[in-house]
Amino acid sequence: MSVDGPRTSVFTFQSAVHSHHVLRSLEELRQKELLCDVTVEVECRSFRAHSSVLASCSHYFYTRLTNHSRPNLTVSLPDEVTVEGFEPLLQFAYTAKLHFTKENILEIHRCAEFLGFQNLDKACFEFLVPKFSEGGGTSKKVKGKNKSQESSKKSQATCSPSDQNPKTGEDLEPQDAGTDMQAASATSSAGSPKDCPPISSGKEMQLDLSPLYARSSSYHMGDGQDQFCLQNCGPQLPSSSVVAGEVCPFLSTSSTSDNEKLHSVGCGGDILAMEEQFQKELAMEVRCEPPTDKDLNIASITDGHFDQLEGSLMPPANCSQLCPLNSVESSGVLDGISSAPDISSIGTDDNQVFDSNKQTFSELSPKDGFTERSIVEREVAEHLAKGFWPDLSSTLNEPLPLDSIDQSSAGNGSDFHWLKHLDLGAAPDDCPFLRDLSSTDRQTSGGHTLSNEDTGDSSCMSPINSRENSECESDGDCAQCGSSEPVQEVDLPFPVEQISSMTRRAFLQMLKREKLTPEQLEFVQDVRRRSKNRVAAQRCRKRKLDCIYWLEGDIKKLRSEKEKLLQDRNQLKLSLEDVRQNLSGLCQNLCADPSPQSEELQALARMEK
DNA sequence: GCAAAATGTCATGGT
DNA sequence: ACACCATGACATTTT
Repeated sequence: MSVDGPRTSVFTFQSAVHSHHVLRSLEELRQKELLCDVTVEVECRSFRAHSSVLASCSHYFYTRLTNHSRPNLTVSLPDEVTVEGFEPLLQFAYTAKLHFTKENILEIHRCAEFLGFQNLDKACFEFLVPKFSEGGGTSKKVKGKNKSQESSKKSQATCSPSDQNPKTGEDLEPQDAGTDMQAASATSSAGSPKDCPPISSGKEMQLDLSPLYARSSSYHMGDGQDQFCLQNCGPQLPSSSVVAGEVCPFLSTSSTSDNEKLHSVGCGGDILAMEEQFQKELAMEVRCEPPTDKDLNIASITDGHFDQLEGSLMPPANCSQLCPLNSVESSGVLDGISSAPDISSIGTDDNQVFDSNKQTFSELSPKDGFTERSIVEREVAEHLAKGFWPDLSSTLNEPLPLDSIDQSSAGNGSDFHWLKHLDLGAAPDDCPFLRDLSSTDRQTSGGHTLSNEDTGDSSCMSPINSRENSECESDGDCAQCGSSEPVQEVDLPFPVEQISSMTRRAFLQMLKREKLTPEQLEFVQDVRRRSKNRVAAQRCRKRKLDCIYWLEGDIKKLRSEKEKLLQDRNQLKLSLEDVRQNLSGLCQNLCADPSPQSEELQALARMEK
């Protein structure tokens, strides 16, 4: 009988910054023309680069460069490739960011196709190109849902990530299949009129496929150009770090070199910023702290960019919720903190976190009027965001924000309705920006900023809270509100959303405190159960879809492998046939050849005998 | 009005 | 024992 030895746990540390750091270093090397071993000649210009980078990004370069081993190779590209199209692609290869304008997107697309640029999948161009070509003039009001917008969203929503990445889907690991893609928004449309102009030549967009740790320097673009860069909070981020600043992608920008000024790395910041831009509310970013003069200076200096101080990144609570490592362990605590009305009874240390949230949310709330933005721009931004969170797709299942968004958007045509399609909920960690946005949205739609108590949770403003407010209630039509029916019967002293959002502990405390009637108690427990189950069902469905998606990817991979193997087999067959023919030919020659040599050999053999 | 998709709810089993 | 979660099945709503 053998006794098992002590179990050995194997841990893996995966650096979230490493790949980006490498890429950044390569870009620096390229700019300094250090270690560049290839010169690419396009039209009349030459570009120094690293063959390994080119080869790893482009099929074309791969085939051309891997066959040569000599240093300082010069590759002259054919006329099909232009500087206009190649330069952004080269930059993309080194920065994972693609700068493009309406004018050059086609050219870039063409060159990318020609060069076989990976990671710039069809999804990017298939959406962008037609959008820009068709939608250039479709500057429509964004308020209210219009059909085309809806159908566009629908198509995006139904478009599986695998569909989006037909090109790279075979090569990319699932988590790569777009989660890195980011679209960021920049400001600069301060003066945009209500009818936003179509994306014009002056507006440059930026696809960012880099990891989160973008340097602010990389965002300095042409003057007056709009950038769309949506930093993501991708689920692919490693979860092994311990320090919050490291774990949380939103906080880890401290590792970047430009400490003074940071791009708002958190997706929250960018999306929010984007939204703010949509609303011409761009003065300052989401902040946990009141902006200092310095901040303001930065903001003004970097007009057109979203720069953000480190300290103004997403509040820790949100980040913790987001961070994979923390999501499970701490979500409860955070949940309780954020949702319990009597926060002090749960944990004092975290009050600050909560306050930060409060401040964030209140500051997020748009003040007044909305500014419409070009539908094309919105759709592009939406598409980018959507496409780049393939793994985060059912977000809105987080009970509160979700419902809130749904309700508010459905109810009053909120400008944020398009964010419904940024689906994060099923992911283990939800993206704070949606919470923020939903919160913002709700606040906006609600027409007031929530009180501290109400904002205990980012979304605990219950549309069906019998005390507080209720459009639903007043409408008498609460079909959309989950757990709607009994609301009119049961008067609760707290927002209904809290029931499902708070931790069990907080929930029990609240029940104790509120001394509910049996009727209320039953209702509350029922609501909680159903809400939890609703979320669970959403997660379950999301998992199913994910599973299908991954399996489809596997099928694609296997098919391509099979094709490759078949090709190899055919090739081998052909070469085998050749060898056979050569061999038989040789044999025939040998037998039929009365050459002197063979005669001599025969004679020699006779003599020996 | 119908069909399909999406979503909510319940029941059940596992942890 | 209880709560929570996952999931299949069914109902309802939305598209």
